[in-house]
Amino acid sequence: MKRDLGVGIGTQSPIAKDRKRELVKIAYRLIAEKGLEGFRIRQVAAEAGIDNGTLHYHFPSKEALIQGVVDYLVRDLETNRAPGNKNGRQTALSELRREFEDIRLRLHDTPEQLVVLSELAIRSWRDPILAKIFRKLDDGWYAHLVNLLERGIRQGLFREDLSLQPCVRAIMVALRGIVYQSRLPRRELDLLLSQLAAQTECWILAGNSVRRK
Amino acid sequence: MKRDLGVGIGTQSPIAKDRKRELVKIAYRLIAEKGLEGFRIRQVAAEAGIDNGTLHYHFPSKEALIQGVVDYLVRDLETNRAPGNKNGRQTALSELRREFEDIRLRLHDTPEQLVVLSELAIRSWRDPILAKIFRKLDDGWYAHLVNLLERGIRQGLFREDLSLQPCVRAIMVALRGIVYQSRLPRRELDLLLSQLAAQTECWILAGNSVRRK
Amino acid sequence: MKRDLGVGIGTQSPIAKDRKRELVKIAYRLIAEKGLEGFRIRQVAAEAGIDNGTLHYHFPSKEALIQGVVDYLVRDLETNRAPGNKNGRQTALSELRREFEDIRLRLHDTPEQLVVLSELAIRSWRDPILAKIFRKLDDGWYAHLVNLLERGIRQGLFREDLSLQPCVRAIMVALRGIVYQSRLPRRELDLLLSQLAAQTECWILAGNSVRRK
Amino acid sequence: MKRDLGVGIGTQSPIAKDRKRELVKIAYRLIAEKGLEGFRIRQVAAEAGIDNGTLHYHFPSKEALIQGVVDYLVRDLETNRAPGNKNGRQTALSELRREFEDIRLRLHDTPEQLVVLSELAIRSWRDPILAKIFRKLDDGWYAHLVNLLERGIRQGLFREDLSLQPCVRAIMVALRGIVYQSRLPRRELDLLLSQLAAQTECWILAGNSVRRK
DNA sequence: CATGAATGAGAATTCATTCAT
DNA sequence: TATGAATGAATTCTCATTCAT
Repeated sequence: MKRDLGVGIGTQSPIAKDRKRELVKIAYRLIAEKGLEGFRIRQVAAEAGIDNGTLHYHFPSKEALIQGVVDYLVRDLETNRAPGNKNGRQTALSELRREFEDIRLRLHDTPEQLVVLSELAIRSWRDPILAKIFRKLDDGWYAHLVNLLERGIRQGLFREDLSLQPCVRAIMVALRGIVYQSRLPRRELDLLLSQLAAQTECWILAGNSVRRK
Repeated sequence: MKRDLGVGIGTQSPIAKDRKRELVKIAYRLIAEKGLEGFRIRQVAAEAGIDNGTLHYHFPSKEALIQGVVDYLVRDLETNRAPGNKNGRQTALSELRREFEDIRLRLHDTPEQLVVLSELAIRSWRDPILAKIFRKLDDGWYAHLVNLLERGIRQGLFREDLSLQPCVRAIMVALRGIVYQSRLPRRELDLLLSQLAAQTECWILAGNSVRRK
Repeated sequence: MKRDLGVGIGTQSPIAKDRKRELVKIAYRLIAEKGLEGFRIRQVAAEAGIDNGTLHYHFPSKEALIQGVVDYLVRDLETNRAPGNKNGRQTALSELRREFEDIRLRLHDTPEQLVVLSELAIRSWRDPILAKIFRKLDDGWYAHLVNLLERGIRQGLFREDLSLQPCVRAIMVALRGIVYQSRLPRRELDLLLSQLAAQTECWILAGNSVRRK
Repeated sequence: MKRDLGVGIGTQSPIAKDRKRELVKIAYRLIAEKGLEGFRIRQVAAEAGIDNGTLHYHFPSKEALIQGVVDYLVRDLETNRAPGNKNGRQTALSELRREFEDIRLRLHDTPEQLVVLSELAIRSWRDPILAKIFRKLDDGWYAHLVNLLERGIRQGLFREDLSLQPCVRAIMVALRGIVYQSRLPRRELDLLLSQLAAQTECWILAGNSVRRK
C-alpha cells in the first residue's frame, strides 16, 4: 500500500528515523533505570517531550519499542567486534587483551548497557524470539574468539595444543561472570579483571604447559 | 490445599505458617515462569485456591510476598553451604569440587532457582534492601571459599603462595558466568563445568607453578 | 479452583447476581440509546454509580457485558413464547392474534427492546456466535408457529390444505418487517398491524379458499 | 489507484471527484464488512493507497464520509425506481413483480448493499438528519407503490375495491421483512419470495374477492 | 482466617483530526 | 492535492489494595 517512489534509500524519512532513535535511546536508559518491570512507555514519551499517542505513531506497541532497544543493543555489541577495529594490525594477544579491556570500559563508562543486556538476557529465557537473537549474538562472539585464538596459534603466540572450544567457552564464562558480578568497588573490579586476564593468558600462551591432574 | 482445623499456638499458628510457605513456593515458581515482570499476586492466590483478599491477610503487600521469596531463596542457598554438610570430614579439594558439582546439579535439577536468583540479582541493582541481602549472600560465599582455600593450604593440598582474594573472586566469577550462560546443551554444559573445575584445580593445587608473563 | 460448598444453588452470591443484572439492564438501555456504535462501558459504570474497575470485576470485558445483554434479551423473548401463557386454554386463532398483539405491545411499551434486537441482529451477520444464538431463536419461533398452525388445523379452525412452511415464514416475515419499519405514527402502525393480522387470518382460516393465479 | 495528472475544471476537478467516489466505494464496502461499529477511516485511506491525512482533504470528517456513503446508497436505491425503467411500457403487474424480483437480485448479487442499508436504518433512529433522508426514501417508495397500484386499477388488472394505503404498507412490510430475515439458504429464500409475491397478487388481483372475517 | 465486592490509579492502545511543508 | 508527523482525548483493561461481613 505504501508507495515507494524509488528515490529514497530507506522507507523512512530522516526525521522519523531520528525520532525513533531518540525514543529508543530514552527507552534504553529507562529500562536500565527501572528494569523491564517498571518500564513505562508514557515515561519515554514524557522524556522525549512528545505526546503519548505520538510515540505509538513511531512504535505501534510497547513490544515494538523494546524490540527497537534490542536492535540498538545488538548493533552496538556487534560493531565492537568489527575486525581490525580501525587501529591497524594487531596481534591476537593484544586483541584478546582488548576483550577484557572492553568489558572493563563498558562497566565503567556504560554500565547501563550491561544492565539492559542482563534484563533482556533474562527475558530471553521466556521469549523465543529474543532467545534466537541472543543465541546468534553468542555464536558471533564464540566464532570471533575462536578465530582470535586460531590466529594466535598461527602467529605462534598461543600454545599449539590448545583445545579451542573449551578455552573459548571458558573465556566467555569469565567475561560473563564479570558482567553479572554484583557491583564491586572499582578498584576491586579492575584488579579482578586483570587477574582473570593474566590467568587466561597463562593458560593459553605458548611456552606454558599446564599439567592436568 | 484442604485446610485442617488444628488450633495454632504462638503468634502465628502452624497452619498460617504452612499457608505462607505454600504461597511463597507458588510465588517462587511463578516468578521463575513469568519473571518479576509478569508476576501477579492474583495468580498466586488462584493457584493456591484461595481468594486474592485472603492472600493479603498473609502478605500485606506484593513486596512482602516477594520478600518472602527472597528469604526462601537465601535460606536455601545458605543451607547448602553449611560446614561439613553432615557427611563428616572432607578434604578442601573435595569440597571445592562440590562447589562446581553443586552448580551442575542446580542447573539440572532446579534451574528455576537460578532463574529467580537472576531476576532478584538484577532487581538488587535498584533495590537497596535487596542489594544488602545479596551483598551479604555474596560475602558469605566469599568467606566460605576463602575458608575453604585456607583449609586446603593448611592441609597441604593447595599451593602455599596462592593469593586468596583474587583466586576466590575468580572462582566466583566462573561459577556465576556458568549460571548466566544462555542455555547450553547438557553435554556441553557438563563438559564446560568439568573443564573449568580442572582449570581451577590446576591453578590452585600444590605442585603446579604457573608462570606469570 | 473456586470451591463450591455444595450449599448454594448457583455459583454466585445473590449480591453479585443483582449487580450483574443491574449492569446488564443499564447496558441494555444504553445500547438502545446509542447503538453498539457509541456504547461505552464507562457510561454503564457511571450510571450504576460504581467504579469503572468494579464493572470489570463483574464482567471481565466489554464483550462479556454485551453477551450478558444478549442472554437477557433472549430469555425475555423466549419466555413470552411459553406454552399456554398462564391464561388457560386458548384457541390457536387467539394465540395467533396474540403474536401480532405481542409485537404491537413491544413496539408501544418497550421499543428499546426491538432496537437492541436490531443492533444485535446486524451484528450477528459478522459474529458467528451471535449468529448461532439468533438462528436458534428463529428456529424456536418457527417451531412455535408451526405448532400453532398445526393445532389450529386440528381444531378445525385453519384450512386443512394449508402448507405450513411457507405460511409460517410469511408470518415471520411480516412481523419482522413491522419491527424494522422505520418509525410510523402510532395510529398508522396499529392500523397496519391489524390489517396484516386480518390478511393473515383471511389466508389461513378454514372456509377461505384462495385461488392462485 | 494510480492518479493521472489531468487538469480539473470547475470547483472540483474530475480527478478529485473520482477520488471521492473511490473513497466512498471503499467506505461502503468496509461498512458492510465491519459495521459502523468497526468502521475506521484509516482503513479506507489504507485501502485507497492514500495517506490518512489526504482523506481528510476530500472528506473533512468521518461523518462527511459516511454522508457520502448515504448519498451513494440513496442514489442507487432511487435509480432503480425510475418509471418505465428504460424498457418501455410495462403493465402494473409486471412492475409489481419486478419489486419482488429486485429484492431477490439484491439479496443475491449485492447483499452488502442491504447490510449497509440496515446499518444506516438503525442509525437513523438516533440521527435526525439520517431519519429525514430515510423518511424521504420511504415516502418515495410508498408513492411509487401507490402509483403502481393505481395504474393497475386503472388498467383493470387490480381489484377496484383495493384500499391503497394498507395494501402498500403491507407490501413494504413484506419486502422489508425479507431483507432483515436472518440469512436463509438461497432455495428457501427464493421460495419464500415467490410465495409472498403470489400471496400479494392473490390479494390485489381483480377477480379475487377476499372475504374478511 | 477467609471472602467477595469494590476501588482507583494507571497502563497500553486507538483514532479522528490538525497542521506545516 | 498530498504527505507524514503530531495531537489529545477517550477507551478498554489491569492489578494491588481495602474493607465490611
